[in-house]
Parts: sequence; C-alpha cells; structure tokens
Amino acid sequence: MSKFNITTAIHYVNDDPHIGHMYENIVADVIARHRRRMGDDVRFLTGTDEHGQKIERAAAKEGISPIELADRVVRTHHELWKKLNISHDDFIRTTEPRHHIGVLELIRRIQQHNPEDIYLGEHSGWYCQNEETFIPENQVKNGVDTDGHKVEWTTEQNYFFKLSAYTHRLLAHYREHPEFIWPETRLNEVRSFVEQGLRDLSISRSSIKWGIPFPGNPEHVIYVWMDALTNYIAALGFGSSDTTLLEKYWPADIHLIGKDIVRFHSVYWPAFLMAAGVELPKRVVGHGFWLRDHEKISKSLGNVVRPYNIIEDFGADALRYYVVREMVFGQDQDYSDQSLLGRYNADLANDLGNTLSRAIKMAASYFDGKTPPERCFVNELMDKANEVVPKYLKHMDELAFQRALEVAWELLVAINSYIVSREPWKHFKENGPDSALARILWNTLEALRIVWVMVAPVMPASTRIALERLGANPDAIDRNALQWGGLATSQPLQVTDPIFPRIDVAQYIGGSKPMDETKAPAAATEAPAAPATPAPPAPAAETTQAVSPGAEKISIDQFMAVDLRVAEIRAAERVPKSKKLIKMSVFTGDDERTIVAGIGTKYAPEELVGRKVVIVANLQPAKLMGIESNGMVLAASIDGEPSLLSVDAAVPAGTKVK
RNA sequence: CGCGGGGUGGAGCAGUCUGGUAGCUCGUUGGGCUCAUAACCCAAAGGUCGCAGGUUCAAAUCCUGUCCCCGCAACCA
Repeated sequence: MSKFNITTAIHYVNDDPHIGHMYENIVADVIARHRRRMGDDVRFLTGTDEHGQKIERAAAKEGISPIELADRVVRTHHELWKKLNISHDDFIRTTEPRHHIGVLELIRRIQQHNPEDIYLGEHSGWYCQNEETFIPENQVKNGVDTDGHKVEWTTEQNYFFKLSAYTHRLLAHYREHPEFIWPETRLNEVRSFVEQGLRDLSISRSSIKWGIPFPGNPEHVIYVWMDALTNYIAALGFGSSDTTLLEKYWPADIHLIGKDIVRFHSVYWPAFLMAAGVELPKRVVGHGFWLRDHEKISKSLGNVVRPYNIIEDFGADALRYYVVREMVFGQDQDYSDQSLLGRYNADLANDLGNTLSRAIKMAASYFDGKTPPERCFVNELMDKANEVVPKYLKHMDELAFQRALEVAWELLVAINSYIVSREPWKHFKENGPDSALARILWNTLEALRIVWVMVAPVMPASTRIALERLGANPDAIDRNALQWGGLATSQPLQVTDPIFPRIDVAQYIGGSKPMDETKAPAAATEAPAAPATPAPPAPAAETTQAVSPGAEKISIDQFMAVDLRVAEIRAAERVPKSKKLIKMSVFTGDDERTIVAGIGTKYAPEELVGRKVVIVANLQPAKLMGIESNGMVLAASIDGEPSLLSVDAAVPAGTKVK
C-alpha cells in the first residue's frame, strides 16, 4: 500500500468561501477518494490561513478580535465542506499551537542548517502611519496612497531569507523534476521568473501584530507566506515530539492550489525546505480560475458566485459534477447558472439518472423486484466496459477529470443503445422472463453499476444511493468494483423517485431563487456592515449615477472652491502604450497646460483639437504614465464610455463655469 | 518591443506538447422506440480550424510573419 498525501491551499478567512474555494476542495476530494479506493493510504489536508493584516483590519472594523472573526469564518468553512462531502483527514488553522510550533521549527532548522540564510537587513518603502503598513510603490502617488492616506519613505529592520542563494538549486530541481510544477505553462512561467534571478525575501514585519512572533525578536511577526506555507508540514507534526505522520506522509504528493499562488509554492516553499534540510513536495498543481462572462470573479466586480442554493436544491453532487466535468483541469472556465443547469439536465437527469430508473424499473417489473437471476460474460456491454475502464483510469491518473467523466458517459450511451437494440419490453411480451431476458437486463444493470463506480469519487453520495437501488453493495467502490461481474443475482432492487429530477431551467432561473450572490447560511451571523471609512469622492468623469437626494449637501463656498472653467483643446495625442489616455494641451484663458484624460476609448485626438470643454482648473497635479496632468476634463460616462461636456463655440476659453 | 490567455460548424468548448480521416456538449432537421425523468436510440445538415507564407508525402497541430479579442500590470485626476 503506498501513501498519498494531497493538500489544498489553506483558505484565507476574510470572507465566506466562493466557487473558487469550493472547486479546489472538490477536486482535491475527487483525487483523494479516487486514490483511496485504488488502495492508497491517503492523507488529505485542508485548512485556513488566519494571520495577516487583512484579518486584523477586518476584525477591527467589526470591533471584534481577529481570532473571533477567524472562528466565525472557519465555522462557515467546516459547514460547507461537510455539505460538499469533502473527505479531508485533517483541517489545520494557522492559529493553532501545532502550527506555531511547526513554523518556529522551520526557522530553527534553517538557522541550524544554513545560519547565514536568515539575516537582519533593512527594508525601505512607502510607509503609511494610518494603516501601519508599507504601501506598494504603484499605489503611491504624490505622497498619498490609494485610500488618501499620507505615506512616508521609511526604512525598517527586517529579517530576510537568502532566497537569492537558491536560484540555481531551484532551476536544477525544475530540470530534474519537470513534473514538479503542473501544468507545463506554469512551469515555464516559474522558470523564467527564477531565471531572472531571485532577490532575498523579507520574512518578518514589525508593522503587523496579528501573526507569529519572530523567534528572538517579538517586535516582529513572521511573514504571512512563510507562516502559511508551513501548514503542510505542521499538520503532520513537524516540530513536535511525535513525527509518525510526518515520516509516513511527507513529502506531499500534490499541493493543489490556484494558479495565482504557484510561485509561492514552487519557489519560496521549496527554497525554505531546502534551507531547512526537509524533503520537497513532489508536485505543485495549479488549477485555473472560474470566470464570469470571461471576467475574473472578484468581490469588487460584484460577480462572486456562491451557488449555495444549488447545493440546497440539488445536492452537493450536482455542483461537484458540474465543476469537475465542465472545467478542463488546469485551465480557466466560465461559470454560469445556465451551463450548470444544462449539464445537470443533460448529463445527470437525462443520462445518468434516467438510465438508472429505466433499467431498474424494467428489471424489477420483469424479475419480481430483484436483479435478474442470471449473469453473462459474453456481450458487447462487457466489451465496452472493459474498453472504457482502463481509459478512465488513465485519465484520472493524468488529472484529466473531464475526460474521465466523458469516457464514463461513453459506457452510459452504450447502455441506452443496448437497451434499444434488445427491446427488453418486447422480449418480455413475447417470451416472458426467460434466461435471455435475464442476461440482457443483468448486463444492463451491471454496466450501469460500473458507470456509477467510475463516477463515485465525483458524486459519492449519489453513488451510494444508486448502488443500493441497483442491488449492489454501496461500499464496494474499490478497484475490483470496476471489473465486470460484480453484481449479484436476485438482489432486491429499489424502484423510487428519480435520483436527479429534471429541472425546468426557465422556471428555476426566473423563479424566486436567485442562485448567485446568496450568502452562506452560516453567514447570517455576520455582523451588519460597519460604517466604512468614507470613500474618496469619485472623479467627475466617473460619475454615472445621479446625485441621490439624500446625499450630503455642500455649501456654495465649497462648490466655488472648485475652479471650473471653459478651456480650448489646442493639441491632443495618445499617450504611447496607454489604452485610453489622451494627452492634451489646453488653453485655460490664463495659460496653456497639459491635461491627461482617460477618454481615448471614445475620442480620437484629431476630433478633440479645437474643441471647447469644461475643466477643473485648480486640481492638484497628478502623474499618469509619467506625464503630469494639471486638471481634469469633465465628462459624463456610461459604463466607462465618456461623453465630454462641451459649450457653444462662442464661449471664450477661460470663462468661469458655475 | 511589459506579462499571460485565446481566435476550431448556430452557441459553448476539447484536440495543438507527441503532424496522418476535425471531436464533444447544447441547439437544428428527419426517422425510430414507447421500458424510462416530454427522457432514450439512429441518421442528417452545418467548419477554407483568424489571415498569409514556409517545412513536410501529409499541418488545426511544427516554423515565420500578421490581424483581432480577453485578462493582469501600468494610466480613467
């Protein structure tokens, strides 16, 4: 018996799980269940990442402690995994003592094996007092970050990991183990990233409190990624006195993660492990993302998919099947309710479920409610099954789950075709329940049993039900169960309601059950949205909605503080390499100045020259693509399409607008 | 020359690494069956595989060039 250790990423607890999280755990579960029934000793780990600034802040906003927030969200995760039948063996939280121990041990081992790999250095950057953090360069403009807070160039002392020293060893590892990163495109990406040379990595933060204190310097907290990645070994007892699990299950066979964090898992993580003298995981597998209308799903876009109602109404298996069947594993895929329901009806209701009812009802009515009394080992369904099963297993091994299911459906189609060609109903009328009929229906049921066994890792709950109805042993889903001949004769069949009832899509979608955007049941405990820090006023060019009557009123003085005036565009050109920026030279009555505006999607530079527009003349200068813009051109915009405000040509430049 | 993904029958997508009759699901049309969840089976229509060159006996697949679309990053002041 060989061991098989699979992990998911640990999910960040700043929000309820969405379809991306579900997908990852579902796929990991499918793999785990498959390996288990193939006889492996499986260890399947998932968990939550609970440290870091975002949690700290989200908690502060609600007036609770970070751990309280984490506890609450973790509960949602547990409930969801239970609903989805995720069969993990362990669930680790980065706030657990065992995790702390593991992280500290990792650092200790690095210091022991490669003392020079962790050193105290200086880190400089834009620091925001208000948020107590460094702000990335690209979010800083004019001494202010994107939230409008003041930032200062600050230098702080940090511990660093000598990542630069591992460049060549990592490249060598990729060369010797090309299977280390999957799919190949990700390997190429990572390799080219590493080939550019690696910079040392800051592995402590003194500005954050919510984390694991750095050993020997409690003013610092360990960098979240170093913290988080260690969960994979901490869960196995790394650093504890009991290393049984570690010896048994490490290295991991698969770290299943999203493609966005492949770099952390295939560069930082192995480098840490090399430094600590710990064996590397065998494989980092990056899956694709679920998209919505070809766009990335994100909270800010408001297109997050949380198909809780699907789970409620059709069971976890429908969702499990959909995500595994619809996505080419490794690639991105569009999500839509229509496609989910389409798959449900076509594949589950019409094919899988209907064939089950069809076969069972016939067999039951002709053979006294039991599986037919005679088995058969010479027939085309058996041939088909023997052809399909090896292909199925190959696809499963190659992580081509979509293909594996396709192949299982081939057998299903063959079953229906077989039924039609043998016409059991006619045979029964003409000959009664003779042995030929018994063989025909036994073949049908037996092939169906094999289909369900193939489907078992994806739809475990439904498989149990189906096998019971078929008169088969619901626990028999191991590798032997994929062989022809497993169905016993004269076992009780169950004739019941459809396992996957058809859905009227129009009615369902149009009905009172919006599937998206619904929150998890457990999320009902979520505190009411705390008053957010006031958002910076939207730039005029972006304002699409009418000013609501309830909006705060401003005084005339406040309004007059804005210097609105008519200006004439003297010259205009596109900003090179920009998508929508147009650089204009405008005459304001007093001077001629440069204004950059994001109107290039709608207007061509030529048609702008000579045009009179309204500008805000006393706006703070800002740099856009390196060009200083002194003012703002007013425009109304619909869905990002700007429409410039203009005045009659007779109005001279410089005229005040009020 | 920023990074990456993609352009394949009406729709959505596989196939491209490892050239060899272009495949799947949905939809459409005609027929069959009436055992089953208005399900199932058979058949048909429908594609110059973005475009142009090249390599080859043979190119959706390899090479070169080119056009277009979509993410990310950098810019809607």
